[in-house]
Amino acid sequence: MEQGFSERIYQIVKQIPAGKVTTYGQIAAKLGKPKAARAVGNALHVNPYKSVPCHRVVNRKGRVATNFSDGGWQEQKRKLLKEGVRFRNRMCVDLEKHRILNF
DNA sequence: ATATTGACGGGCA
DNA sequence: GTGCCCGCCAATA
Repeated sequence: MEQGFSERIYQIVKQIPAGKVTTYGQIAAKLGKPKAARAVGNALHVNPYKSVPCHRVVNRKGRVATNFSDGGWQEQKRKLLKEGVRFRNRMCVDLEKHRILNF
């Protein structure tokens, strides 16, 4: 099966363990295109595959998606809290604690 | 092929 | 630490 831009993103996001998070930029970098962070976010937004834990992906400031595709940012937050991810405030996760370094 | 859009990142105030 | 501007990429309202 040929791997399109979006499909590669799903493969990577699926590897994120519960309780951990990563950023759009890191996924883009893993694709070999560090400048495509934006396109990454778009791909995840358009493809709400439930098998993909897209709620574990946040932006560089640790902020959750403003227009999350399944219940809004509040829903994304709830899923993360359930996995043990700590929040620094209403919309930002504690990146320092949960960000995956070798990814 | 061109223009518009959007779950973004870096750099600077 | 946060917020704004600009640049980048892929999909297409």
